[in-house]
Amino acid sequence: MVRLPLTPEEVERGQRLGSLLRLARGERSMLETALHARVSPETLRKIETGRVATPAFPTIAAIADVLGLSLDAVWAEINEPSVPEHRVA
Amino acid sequence: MVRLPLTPEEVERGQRLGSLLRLARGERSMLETALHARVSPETLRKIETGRVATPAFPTIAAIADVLGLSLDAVWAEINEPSVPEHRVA
DNA sequence: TATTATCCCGGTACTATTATCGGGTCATGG
DNA sequence: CCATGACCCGATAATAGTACCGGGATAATA
Repeated sequence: MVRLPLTPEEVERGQRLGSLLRLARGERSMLETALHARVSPETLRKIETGRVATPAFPTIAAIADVLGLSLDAVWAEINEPSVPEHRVA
Repeated sequence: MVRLPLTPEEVERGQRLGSLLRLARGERSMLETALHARVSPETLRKIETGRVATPAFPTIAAIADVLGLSLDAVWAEINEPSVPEHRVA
């Protein structure tokens, strides 16, 4: 085996990551945010929509930087299925 | 153009990332650390030796988790050419 | 010598990400 | 109606990451 396909868990985690980033972006436009983070607007959109499950570390770090997010907090959150403000149990 | 090649800056940052992780691993063996982080030992070795410049976010996050490193600190450090304990100016 | 453990390397395989292009939708406003 | 802005989508292109394989180097130990 080489380069195992993405697992469903990885895909779901990628979707949570995307939702988190989009939420944090708030009012700012994709274009502005992407240019600021020095990534392509298309790349940002794909990440936000969850179509990229395991983006590169520098990519996420740059975006988190622009959005003022802590990478540790991001990592912790996307590994928890539920959102803090929306805990079920 | 599509999927621009890695810039020299990215390569150097990747090498700093690798050095940082290897330093943080300390006495622990690669095998143990890799298994704990749920990544292939080959992948960990490539990252530590700087042969993978822009690893996936989950990969680095998992390794940093095992090593007890803060992702924010890691990101900040590898963007600074000099190492804290070795600051020149 | 032989064995074990740790790490390194090149080659190979195959998927994933990054990025551009062209087009599409929807809402707002002139 | 037309234009603009913001976002989304599929197709496409090319590089990069993840992973397995076989082999090799070194050091410590028996």
